[in-house]
Amino acid sequence: MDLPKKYDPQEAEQKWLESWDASGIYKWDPSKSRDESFVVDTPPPTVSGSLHVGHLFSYSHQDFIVRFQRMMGKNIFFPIGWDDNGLPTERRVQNLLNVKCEAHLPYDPDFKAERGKKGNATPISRKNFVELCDEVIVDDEKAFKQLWTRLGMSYDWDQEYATINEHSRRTSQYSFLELLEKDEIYQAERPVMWDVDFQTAIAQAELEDKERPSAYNFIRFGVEGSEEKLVVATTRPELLPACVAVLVHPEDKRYADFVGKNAISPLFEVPVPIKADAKADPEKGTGVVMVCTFGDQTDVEWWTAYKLPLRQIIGRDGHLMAVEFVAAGTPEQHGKIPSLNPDSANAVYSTIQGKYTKQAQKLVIAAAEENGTVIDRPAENITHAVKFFEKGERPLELVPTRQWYTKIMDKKEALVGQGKKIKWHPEYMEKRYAHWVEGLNQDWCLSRQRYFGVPIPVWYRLDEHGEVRYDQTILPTLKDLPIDPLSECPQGFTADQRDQPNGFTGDPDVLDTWATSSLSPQVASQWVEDKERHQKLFPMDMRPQGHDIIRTWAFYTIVKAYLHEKEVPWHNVVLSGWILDPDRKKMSKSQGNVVTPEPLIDQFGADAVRYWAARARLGVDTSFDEKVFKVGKKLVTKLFNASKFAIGRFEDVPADQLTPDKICTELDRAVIAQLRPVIEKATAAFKEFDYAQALSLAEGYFWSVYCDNYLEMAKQRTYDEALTAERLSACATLRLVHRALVRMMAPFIPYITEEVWGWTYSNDSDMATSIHKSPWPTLDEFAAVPAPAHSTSYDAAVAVVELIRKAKADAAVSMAAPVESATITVAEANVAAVEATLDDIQRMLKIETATVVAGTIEIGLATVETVLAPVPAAE
RNA sequence: GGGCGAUUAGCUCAGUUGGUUAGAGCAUCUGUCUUACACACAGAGGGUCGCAGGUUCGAAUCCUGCAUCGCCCACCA
Repeated sequence: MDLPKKYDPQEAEQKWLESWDASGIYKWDPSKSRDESFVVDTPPPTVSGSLHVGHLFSYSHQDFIVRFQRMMGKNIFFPIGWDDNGLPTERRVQNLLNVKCEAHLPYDPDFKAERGKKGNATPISRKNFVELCDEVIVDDEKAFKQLWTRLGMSYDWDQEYATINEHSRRTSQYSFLELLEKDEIYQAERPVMWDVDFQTAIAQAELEDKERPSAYNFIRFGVEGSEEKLVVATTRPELLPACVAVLVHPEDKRYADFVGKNAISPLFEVPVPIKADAKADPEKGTGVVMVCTFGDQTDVEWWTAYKLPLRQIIGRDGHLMAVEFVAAGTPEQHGKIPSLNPDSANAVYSTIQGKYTKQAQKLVIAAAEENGTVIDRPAENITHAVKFFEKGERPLELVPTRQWYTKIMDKKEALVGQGKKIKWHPEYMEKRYAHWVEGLNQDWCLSRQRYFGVPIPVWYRLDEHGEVRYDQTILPTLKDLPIDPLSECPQGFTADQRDQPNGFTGDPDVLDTWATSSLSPQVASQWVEDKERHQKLFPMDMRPQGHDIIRTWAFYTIVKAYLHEKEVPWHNVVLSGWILDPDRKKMSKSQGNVVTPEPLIDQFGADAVRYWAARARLGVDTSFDEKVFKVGKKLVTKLFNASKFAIGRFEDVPADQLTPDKICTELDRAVIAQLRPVIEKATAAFKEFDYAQALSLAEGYFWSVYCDNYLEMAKQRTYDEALTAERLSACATLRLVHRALVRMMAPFIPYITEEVWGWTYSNDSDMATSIHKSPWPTLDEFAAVPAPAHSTSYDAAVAVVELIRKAKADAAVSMAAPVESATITVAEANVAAVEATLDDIQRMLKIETATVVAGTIEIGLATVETVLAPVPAAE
């Protein structure tokens, strides 16, 4: 056989990708039973996000495990999906095509968008908008597909899915309707966390705290029927007009006399009750807290508990809304706030109406300062955490709106229990999940006031005045799913009844993107369409994901599996760490420190990139270090060279002469004895998803035992002219061990191992044509090889070799320099062991005469006295 | 404030139930073209295992406290 001189990774990548695609080795076989299968709930990457090296990292991890399981004989279900649903795609479409969605516009089938259009954004219907999203993501998905393919991901592309396609929309809407039927979903009008830029509700899982500078403003409230003042400390003076009560701690003696009276807010002169509440902290600020609608979550609690009036002043767009101050005593109604001095209150409010909160805050403080009696003492600067939408740029507000919710607060204990039934890798991540569940403080807000998402599949009746009757929902039949209630009409109605009195209207909202992502197992298993297939795939075996989305993707998936089937969605969660840049910052697009993946693969090869990923243990954040790519590339080169050499040593020997029973020398048996625990440990580690350990074991043995020692020691025997027993033994060992090692590295470096495999092993009757379909090595393959006569043979031989090498290195001569004599001193017990491998050692190091004597060894296994042959004088 | 994790050689990291002299790769230095590989091989130097206690015949490993870093959560008047 003519083996190539040099290895070209790019050429090999192309060649094997075509071959794998043609042979369909990664296809799932639906006829196999559940027990024979290994089922993966693959994370669908956000296609509109940028590709960076972190993707290569965590996606490689899945593939290592999957490839191992495939070699263990499992029928692999390894789908791939794209997360194209949601805000990132919306934003891309808006920017790219300069359009904006206005949900109630009618669909225009002839609308064409143009890229790079300038001027005002064109308003279009939701259906048009969604069509554009669908177009844009096609290109993104191509880029991802190409990258994953090149990285060597062993996906079954027949199982490709997307979170916005028809199938996912059907699944997601089906889930919504089933949970509605089960009374696990409800709608409610209540204050919800609201992003004023995206103008949508968001859920607890999407919150992010950010430290922001702020200040305590000390503001004097009047007390009805008294000259005394109550000083409130507030960080949100702009909410003064929305104040509905003032609270003090029941045991706070300073304020005990005020409880039960009314306080008068300054500037607006609104009388509000002074109440005692244990949640008012006497240590905080002045111990007097003003309740506003709404400054924070505690305000909501107090507002609910005391049935306080609603004085919403912050609008959905973040501007201060129009409100009117009216004479105190007028019954409370929407948009009217009772004041003791409506004229002056309206005058002050008119300066802040229509402003953003930040500006309004400045104006209120200015008005207070101007007034002269309002500010009690200078403001105190502080920094505190403020809640943001994780993708948002301005703090969230609490705005009362009607939203759909999934009941989760009543299931916290059960959900923690579900978490315990799942094996988390690494194990401690389970605590993170449990901690999150225990800390939940609200039901899951499902509805989003956005466009590119799965529509909420609900219509409502309108009464004779054209008002929406939210209690009279009209639901689609399951066979009609997916539906868009804004462009389709419910059964029994005609399109012209839309938005007409006594007609119907469609729910304009879409579902939280996680409401669909959380169904990734059900989407992949085709839960709605094919119950039998679903049964075969669910619960799944493995969910790989990042630890940053435990509270979202993992959590919500567990929720859905529990609500629908009282099941866990998978048996194992495998969590990758993050990639940090060399300064140990998380690599992310917003930080501007991302490394793009393609050039890396060009430079080092896909195998080397995968090797880098394989070195990182699960859950551990890893810094981006180019040196590791180089090491990976070296391993690939080494494997190429060593394989070429090893195979070259035995390829001329008839295959029937290279059977395990031919392995007869002490050294050969000792080397195999060294391999057995490596196989056992690597297999055990891999079964526990610890691919890094498996790689380390295989790589360590390959480099040190196989290449640096065994090949060197055994190769002289392979040069014997006759087919002696010793030569056959060496050749059989080289082959048997090599054939196992290549397979142990195949999950990590699939290209080079497939290349090497094709040189000879693909023809072995007990192996498959592709290494990736061949069985993972087992001890059975070595069962015919007896244990060495002495358990220390290998270690003793290496110890002796090292000592003689050191003698040569100290003498600054070549390793090939001849040695006249070597006197090897070993402990009595090891004399026989060293003698058993002495021939190989002598031939390897060119030792003329070697003597083994028994003696006392203080450190290590042996000492050696070496006499080097005289070096011929240079001419 | 609560929780989780980390802290081992200049750097990146292993170290599996407590057990000889704590390992690897990279980097550094020295040597070697040796019938696979100089993208290699051989050799050397380099660590009081974050700190302080404790348990033990024996601790990087177990316990307690502390420090530093990271992450998650809470606090938000």
